[in-house]
Amino acid sequence: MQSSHEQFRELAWKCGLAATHQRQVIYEAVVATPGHYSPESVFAEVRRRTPSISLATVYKNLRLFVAHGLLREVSPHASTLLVEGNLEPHHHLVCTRCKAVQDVEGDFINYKKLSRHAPRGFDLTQPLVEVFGLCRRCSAKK
Amino acid sequence: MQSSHEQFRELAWKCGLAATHQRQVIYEAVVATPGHYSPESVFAEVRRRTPSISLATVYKNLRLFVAHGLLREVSPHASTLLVEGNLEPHHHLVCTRCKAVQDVEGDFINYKKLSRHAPRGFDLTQPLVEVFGLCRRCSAKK
DNA sequence: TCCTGGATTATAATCATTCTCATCTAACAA
DNA sequence: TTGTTAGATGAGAATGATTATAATCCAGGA
Repeated sequence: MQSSHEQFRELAWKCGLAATHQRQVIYEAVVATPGHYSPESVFAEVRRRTPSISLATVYKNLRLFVAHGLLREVSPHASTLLVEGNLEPHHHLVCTRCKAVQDVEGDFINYKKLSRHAPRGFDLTQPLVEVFGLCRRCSAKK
Repeated sequence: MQSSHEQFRELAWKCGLAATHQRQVIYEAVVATPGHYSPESVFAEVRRRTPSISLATVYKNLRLFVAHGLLREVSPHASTLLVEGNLEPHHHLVCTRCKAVQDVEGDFINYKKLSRHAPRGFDLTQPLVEVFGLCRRCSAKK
């Protein structure tokens, strides 16, 4: 088995990106544990290993990784950036009130119907779907 | 037929909101023409009728109208607020690249399957769904 | 008409994010 | 191993959308 170090260097090389120490720890902070991470939370984590790192570097590289497909952006237009390491196709449930995002499995989209209604030219290969509702906590609060 | 003036006063009254001149013009600016509007664009429009109005008033009242169901928020977590007057149930197609939002009709969600996969307690009454993809313009650009 | 609480305004403050630019370093060639 | 250089980093300033503040104003009921 490959060390995560080597794994990252290989991925970076494939994208033509320099495999810097900072990039290494940023990447590892996200993929180490499944979940959704904000730049701030990645920054907090990464800082423990590399105290001199700058928040701007975290932002820059998270975006870079997303652009190169190493990470996925949780929601393409959330007001605050969130990334995840889970690259498998899956969708999200979003709470309208508190904006919490959780993964949802299952094949509940009828792609045939959908593409029939989509305007001409809209590219639906690998669509990401977000379903909004109220999470348990917020719907309990009423 | 009711004038839009009277219509608004009645709606405001139902919500227990004072029917001020500013609220009247803000509301009318949004519902006059179907579409998605940002606070800035509403402000620009409203200013022509009421030059003394403040941008903060526009923000506050758009949020207030959304909270009371007079308007709908286009996307619950877009980076920049967008409102629409179309209260009919419908979903949205969002371009991952340029963030443009357009309406999409059609019944392409299998609610039964969806609720089977949703976590216990997640409230899916009247879900809003956003499907992400690439709009024609952006997918042409490659 | 007068009161009162909510509404409005202008401006300051906030917050996430991006930019700037001086400095540093990974990658490659010698 | 060393030198070169394009690209990466760090610190802090800048940005832009949104929200808070506090003084003033006004809609609606007495």
